[in-house]
Amino acid sequence: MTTTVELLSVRAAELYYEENKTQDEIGVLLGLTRWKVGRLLTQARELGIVRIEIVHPRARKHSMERELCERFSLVDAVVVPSAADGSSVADRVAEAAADYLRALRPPPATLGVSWGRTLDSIAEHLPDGWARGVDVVQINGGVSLNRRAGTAASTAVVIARTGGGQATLLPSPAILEHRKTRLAIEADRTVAGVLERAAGASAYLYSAGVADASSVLVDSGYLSPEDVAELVSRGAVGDVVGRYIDADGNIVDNELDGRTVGISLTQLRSAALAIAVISGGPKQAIARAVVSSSLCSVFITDEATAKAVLDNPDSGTTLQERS
Amino acid sequence: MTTTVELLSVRAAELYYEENKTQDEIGVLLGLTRWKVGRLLTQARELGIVRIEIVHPRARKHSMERELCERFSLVDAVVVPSAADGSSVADRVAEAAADYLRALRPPPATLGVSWGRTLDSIAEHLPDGWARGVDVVQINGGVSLNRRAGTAASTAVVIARTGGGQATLLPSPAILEHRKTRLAIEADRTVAGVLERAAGASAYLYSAGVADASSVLVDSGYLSPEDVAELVSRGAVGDVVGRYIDADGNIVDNELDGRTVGISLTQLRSAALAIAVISGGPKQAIARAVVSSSLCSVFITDEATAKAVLDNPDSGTTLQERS
DNA sequence: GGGAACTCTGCTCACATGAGCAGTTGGCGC
DNA sequence: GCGCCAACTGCTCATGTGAGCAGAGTTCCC
Repeated sequence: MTTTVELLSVRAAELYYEENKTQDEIGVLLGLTRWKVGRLLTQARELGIVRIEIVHPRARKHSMERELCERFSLVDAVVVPSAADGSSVADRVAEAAADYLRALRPPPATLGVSWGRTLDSIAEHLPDGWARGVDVVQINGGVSLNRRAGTAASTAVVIARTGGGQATLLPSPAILEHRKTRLAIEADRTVAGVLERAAGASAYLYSAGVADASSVLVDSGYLSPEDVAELVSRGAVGDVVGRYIDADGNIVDNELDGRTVGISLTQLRSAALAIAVISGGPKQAIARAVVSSSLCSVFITDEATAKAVLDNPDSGTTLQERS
Repeated sequence: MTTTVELLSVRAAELYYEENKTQDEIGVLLGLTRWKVGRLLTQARELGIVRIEIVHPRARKHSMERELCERFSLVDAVVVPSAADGSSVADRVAEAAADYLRALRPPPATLGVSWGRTLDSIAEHLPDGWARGVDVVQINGGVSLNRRAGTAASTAVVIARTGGGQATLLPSPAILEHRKTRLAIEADRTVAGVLERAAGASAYLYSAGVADASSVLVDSGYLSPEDVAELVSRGAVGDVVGRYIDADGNIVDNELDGRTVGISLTQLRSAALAIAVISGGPKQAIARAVVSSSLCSVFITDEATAKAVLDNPDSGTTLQERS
């Protein structure tokens, strides 16, 4: 049932927010004191009778960001609202990531980046001169074998060029056939040098992939659909810098991981600033895994994904009581 | 493209409405003066970036009400928002009508009412003792032949009883087979007396019916589906107190009208207070006809119907220029 | 290049508003 | 009936806020 006070609240809210009357005028009109009216309005806002919404593609969901930060001990989080209009969510998340990078103070001296569609889109959204002297280094392999090799390289190059620095590419496949080959290539002076630079980066920026046959790692011939199916059956939810993890953030297949070139998850976890940019329906599981296993310190995503991450009741490894 | 000011507006709006910061604080944060922030916020509201909504079944759409009043020279209008939750719109409109009646000052000495599902619902929503001494009189025929005769009578009786007055029923069919019979029955002392009371009512409350085979007039056997189809082919959009009108509010069939018992549309048009309560998708055409042909001075409806009435570009017989 | 028309900016000032507080009312147990 | 607690009411006062105004900056036309 709708109570009398509720009805009064509605009436007052209408007069206040739609008719632009003062609380005083409303008081006279409804036969109440202006303080009573003020209290009714506060109540109306608290009860959700009055809903104030910010409708803009570039708006953000601060309450969710705050909750993400608290629940997962993040340094920062950015949540972009789900599209009211038709604009692509992935695009707006990339834009937000670009904004975030741009606003970093101080800007990272060296930025470690992965590659993929998301990283590409971020690069596109970085305006010329977004920073001065930001060197970029690739943190996982993928050049040459990959259909997207050109893009992978260009992503890093574009970010570096617009950021006024140099790009260092990682001249290695993402996954090798034998562990020994990986050790050998990593021992090579060129590759070793790049990996060292990568390890010393002041910030990391990466996305994550879904564990299914549509993965770029399958697409590029590093893995067969059967390999991925096997990984999934063993609990894999997706990959981060080429390494497949389960819902708890653990490496699913140590043998495979031993053949994968790039910085380790441990390095990522201990980094001062690791920015994960993950959005879109299919990526919710991997997003949850990344965030809840502390693979990132900054999480940039869309509203739906954030909701999925937050709604998971048993997530939040570092859930803290707050007063 | 999203301009810089727009972005600033969004940012300011977020801080103001979501973080509850003062304009002063926002000014410091964004490096602006507090006046600039104030202006950005005003702009954000004007541009619709900030949307303030009142979400409540009993809320009303004042801007539409105002527009209806202006466009159609109404004394008053009530527009109930389309259901956010699942509750019946028809029910909420009836509730609004009941509220309206109750709030009438002074209450009508005699209230002329039609009958039907809508009127019934209104009666149900009137609380006991909603007025003191309101006599009720039926304004159109329908007793006895009608399946709903009992309801028709009870509607009037309930309104009268709860309003602390007497009900006067119109003991006549809605439509007779011959004009002569109608004249004869109207000449009968009882019926004549009731019609006289009806003509002298201080306010009228009625709904309207759709012109199709589902009409209560067909249902009750007054008209055959073929009759209605014929009326529709001649432009009928619905009926008001048993009389079929076209989109311009004119009687469609004078012969039929001559056989219909009850107050005339002319009487309705010249009434000081004629309250039409019309809602629901199929009734949009008849609602438009009623409002645009001045059959009512008060119009109570739902948001969708109001929108349909207002969107019709060539409606508004008395459209006035306002400064 | 000069000037008029315009917008934009920061300000004063009056008004609107919420926090905090004391007095009042209305339950509720004894 | 009596007193206690809790909720509610109306108030003071400090603060937040928008209207209106004058000066600065910009655009545009001759």
